Amino acid sequence: MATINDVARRAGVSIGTVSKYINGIKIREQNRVKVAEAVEALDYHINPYARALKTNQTRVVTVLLPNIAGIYYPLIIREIERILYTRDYMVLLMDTDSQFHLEQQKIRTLMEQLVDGFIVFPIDSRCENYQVILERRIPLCAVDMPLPGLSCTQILSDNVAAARDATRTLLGEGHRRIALITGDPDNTIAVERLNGFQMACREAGVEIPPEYILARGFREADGYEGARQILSLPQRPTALVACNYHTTLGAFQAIQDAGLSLSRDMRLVGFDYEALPKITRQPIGIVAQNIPEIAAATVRALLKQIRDPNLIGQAETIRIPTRYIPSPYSGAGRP
Amino acid sequence: MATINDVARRAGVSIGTVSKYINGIKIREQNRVKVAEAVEALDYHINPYARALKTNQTRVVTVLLPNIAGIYYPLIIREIERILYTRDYMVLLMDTDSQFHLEQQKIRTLMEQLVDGFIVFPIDSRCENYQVILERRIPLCAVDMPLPGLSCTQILSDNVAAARDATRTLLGEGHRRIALITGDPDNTIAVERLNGFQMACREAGVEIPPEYILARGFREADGYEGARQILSLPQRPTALVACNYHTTLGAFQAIQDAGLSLSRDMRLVGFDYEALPKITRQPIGIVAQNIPEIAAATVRALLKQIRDPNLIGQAETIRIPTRYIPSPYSGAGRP
DNA sequence: TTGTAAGCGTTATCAT
DNA sequence: ATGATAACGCTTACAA
Repeated sequence: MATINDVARRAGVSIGTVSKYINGIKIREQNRVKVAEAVEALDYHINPYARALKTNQTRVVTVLLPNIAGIYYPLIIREIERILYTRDYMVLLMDTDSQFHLEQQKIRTLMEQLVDGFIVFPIDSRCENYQVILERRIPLCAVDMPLPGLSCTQILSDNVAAARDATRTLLGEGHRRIALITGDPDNTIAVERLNGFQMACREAGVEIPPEYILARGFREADGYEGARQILSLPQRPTALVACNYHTTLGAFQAIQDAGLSLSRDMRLVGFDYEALPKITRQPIGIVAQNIPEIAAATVRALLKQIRDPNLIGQAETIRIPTRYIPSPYSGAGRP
Repeated sequence: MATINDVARRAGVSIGTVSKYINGIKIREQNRVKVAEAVEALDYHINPYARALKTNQTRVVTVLLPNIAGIYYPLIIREIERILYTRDYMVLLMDTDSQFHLEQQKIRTLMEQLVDGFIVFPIDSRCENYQVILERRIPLCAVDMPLPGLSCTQILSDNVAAARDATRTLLGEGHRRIALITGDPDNTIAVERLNGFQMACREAGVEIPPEYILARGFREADGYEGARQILSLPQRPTALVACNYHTTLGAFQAIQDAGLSLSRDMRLVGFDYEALPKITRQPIGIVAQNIPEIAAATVRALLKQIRDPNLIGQAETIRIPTRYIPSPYSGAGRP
């Protein structure tokens, strides 16, 4: 592997000059030509490890997430990687398997000037692991899950508006008995979506009985059991909102298993699982997060911190609007 | 950030001794205690860049894949990352967006002793990009897509057996008119699966008319159009095998759109999309790849090359058996 | 077993 | 503008 020394020798200049050339600092035209030739001829590439040792800049960003096999993470990490690559950064992937301690351990591993920044998708709203990053003055963006206790850049979907608008759509279709399945009250996303739902109902003057609101959890089983319970209520709702991917899937199956028709008996609005209506050929409305925007905002915010370390640890929340995708069979399911 | 020097000073030993301690070489017990104390007290962590500069070992592995948002990649990369982490390696993720030139470019970026090895999921069967890796004597495992032209470790599902066994199942259920949708003949996976299909038919003495075999492409549209075409044949088959995730989805939709019942009119066997039967509540058989095994074999093979560079570039093909998941409503759809 | 010192490939300082 | 040289933090002979 050719080094800067080889290049300098071949070009007949000093390594200092070559270094300047590499780093875009002006050198005499006649030297520039010679160095360029040598670089080309020797197929010289900089050694990022030597550079990192000297500069403490690695051009590597770690992305930490609970489960790369989720519905949402692959899409967003794909965007993040793509954008970062255009800015000459690479992505180190760490799956935390939704385990607090594994996350803690992996952060420790990476921390010692290994990376120029962290992009984290929190497991829950605990902040200790991330606090450590900030204490070391390492750039950090937290995405997806609101962390009220953490002073850093947070890129979040506008969950309140998302749930509010979806609910408004249902109300606009004439539904008055609408149920909601969301995560437990510890989950900040779940709470925001619940708030949006209630906001829409309140502003429409529609009273939702407490048994229509299930805030138990975000897993598929929660969606399935929740929907089953709601469907067996004496006064059954005419529409159901499920507030994440897993509960949407669970609720969908419970409705099917109950033998109800999604066009006639029970309108379903879900989150995140854009392909579900298409795959199942069923009329389901979906709230989709704006993944390209989230990725772009995240990278932008992180690079800003890398450029200006004073920004590290400054609280800033960026809300990205979601998109409501009406069911392809819209109009169906009016009560 | 504490360095090896700080530790040495605090422990009252030389940096050589500290280095030995770090690298698990025996030092005098009384020094071991002192060094351990200093490491702990100073929260010392090794600087991987300094180490890499010296040793040319980075403990980073690059995973290159066509699209992290596919059905298969997130699952397998999750496993790979998990296993590599237990062996003290990190994963650098590069999405090639199925573009040959982007792949080429990203490989170049990484090559200069940046990583200890490559795990690639090829876009197609072109080998030039990977050849370059081998020329530099960098460990390489190619996964998923057979590359007949490349002499390296290849970890592949046993595609012939997979298609053969799935077809046998259909034959065993009494089907005699079975159609196949697979990728185009340039795609080595498609060809292997076609071979398995034909093998099963041949050994059962079942003649398959040429119009039952569509080898046009692996995209969803290919599955949809292919199935439509097959369904409109004068002599319609009673079963259909779709040879990857996308065509399975497409075929499923074409069958639905044709108003045919998957339990009565047309048996469907697909690949990879394990959740499809569950999500759709339809009787679909699925050939599932053994992702944990593939990941484990891949990591094992890569680490072997890292340990013994003589193995780099040696041809070795490891075949991982697939699993056939019968449709949950099995028995249905007998012709 | 330990300490010393050279060197990995850069960047950055400082004369020139 | 350029060249010589001293770090950066580590590993590894080699000497003690």
